[in-house]
Amino acid sequence: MKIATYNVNGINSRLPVLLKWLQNAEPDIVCLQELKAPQEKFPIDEINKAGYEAIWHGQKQWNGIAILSKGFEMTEVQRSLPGNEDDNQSRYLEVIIDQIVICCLYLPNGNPYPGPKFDYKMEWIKHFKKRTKQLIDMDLPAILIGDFNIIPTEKDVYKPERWKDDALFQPEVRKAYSQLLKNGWTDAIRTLFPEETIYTFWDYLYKAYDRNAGIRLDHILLSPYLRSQLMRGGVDKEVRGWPKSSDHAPVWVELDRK
Amino acid sequence: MKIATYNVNGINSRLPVLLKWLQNAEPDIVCLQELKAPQEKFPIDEINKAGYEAIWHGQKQWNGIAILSKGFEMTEVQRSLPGNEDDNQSRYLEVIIDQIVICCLYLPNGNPYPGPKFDYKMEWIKHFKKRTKQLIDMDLPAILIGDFNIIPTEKDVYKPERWKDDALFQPEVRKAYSQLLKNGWTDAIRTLFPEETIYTFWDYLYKAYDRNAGIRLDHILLSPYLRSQLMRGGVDKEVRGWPKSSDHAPVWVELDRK
DNA sequence: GCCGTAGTTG
DNA sequence: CAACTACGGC
Repeated sequence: MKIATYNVNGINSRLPVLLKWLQNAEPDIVCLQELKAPQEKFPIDEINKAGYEAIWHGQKQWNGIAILSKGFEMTEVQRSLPGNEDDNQSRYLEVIIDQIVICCLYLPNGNPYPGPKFDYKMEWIKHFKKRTKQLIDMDLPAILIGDFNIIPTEKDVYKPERWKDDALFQPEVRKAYSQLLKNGWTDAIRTLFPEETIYTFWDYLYKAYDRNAGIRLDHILLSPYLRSQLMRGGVDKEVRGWPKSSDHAPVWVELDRK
Repeated sequence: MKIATYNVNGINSRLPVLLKWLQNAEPDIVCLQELKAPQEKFPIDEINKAGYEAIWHGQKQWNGIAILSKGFEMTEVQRSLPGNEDDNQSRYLEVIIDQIVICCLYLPNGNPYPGPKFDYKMEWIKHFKKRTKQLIDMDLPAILIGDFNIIPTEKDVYKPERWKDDALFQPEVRKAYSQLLKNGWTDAIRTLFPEETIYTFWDYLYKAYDRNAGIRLDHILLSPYLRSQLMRGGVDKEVRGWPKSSDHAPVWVELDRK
């Protein structure tokens, strides 16, 4: 089973690129972030035509997440972070597919640091950690997947010193990420490629992609039960070079579900 | 030699449509109006890639004209209407190609009538007529080509009575046009098709194109010397039906230059 | 740079 | 209906 995440930066502007990538990559499950479209403007007809069912949670101008599935039945569990239901930003969607709890997230960016947006990020992380703790405690097969807006380590950024004041690279944010790993979650991509330079985001500005001036923000974390099923994974980096692409690239893993 | 005019209504928004049309129609010379782009945002690289050289006169938000040439050398003569150089609107460009003086124009719309914008239109026409008179007096091979924003006769509009109060159809404007013909200029399209209903513009609103509720605004006028060289001509009406099209269609003639 | 939003013009 | 100006967000 191939599971992917892709921050599309506008589902409707990105539709041709998304459909082309779906056809090439043939993922079974896809978690999307930054739809930037209200609920009623999600292009469900074209997604269906490509062979995917979808559950999505849109929002007028920003945020918005979706989960696509080809051939696997989906059951919606949550459309906001439990304990954070009064959050008016669409950033969390949880479904069960093939007995796996799939948590699609678009964690707040938090810039500028410091400030109220960063405080909101830390508050969101607090609720998120509570949820991930529950999933671990219940020994469920689960995946945390999406745009974490966290650069985990200095390996995951082209010039660490330039990101010292950025909300994506603050020690308390990176600590929250490393605690997830300590609690039993496995960073699938880093596990498969322990030493490689791997980025998932390149800014639109300053020809960042041409210079490979990227950062790693999009992650796939596996619960202990699923770790042994991890077969392959990667970043579809070339997609970032296509015309009219998102500033993120798709990230994927293949699990051996037997 | 095939010479065309096309009011693109935004050169950068129209680029895919323009390139597709250039490839299909293969004109040698193209006069463009309503670039709606400043000088530095003209997409010269893509135009070059399509095989055309270009001279253009951009303007920040409105107006803007260009002349493209494939395989014929161009010499710029004027980039504003002589006698009207302090006009700050980019509406006139004159070049010599293959010994023909080509006058690309985007005549002011003039709405609402009456008012200062209509006065500006009449003032512009006054300067324009002076220039056309000079060209006739000098017996030069010349073409007046572009968006005249003039509906010449009742034949050239789907419902004349609805345009009685419009600046495009005022008697004094139509008179200026008929005087050009009297002075020796030949309306190429009307000469080729004396009785047909021919439109070059259909409003974006109210499904005007589907209803063929159009008007004829884009004209190609030949000096006496060139009249005998007129072989063919037409309106590429289907282009108006393409996705993301301009509200105008391209108009073209073929001259036998021997 | 490239998304979206709203308002203005034709 | 589809250009434009702006602005906010990342």
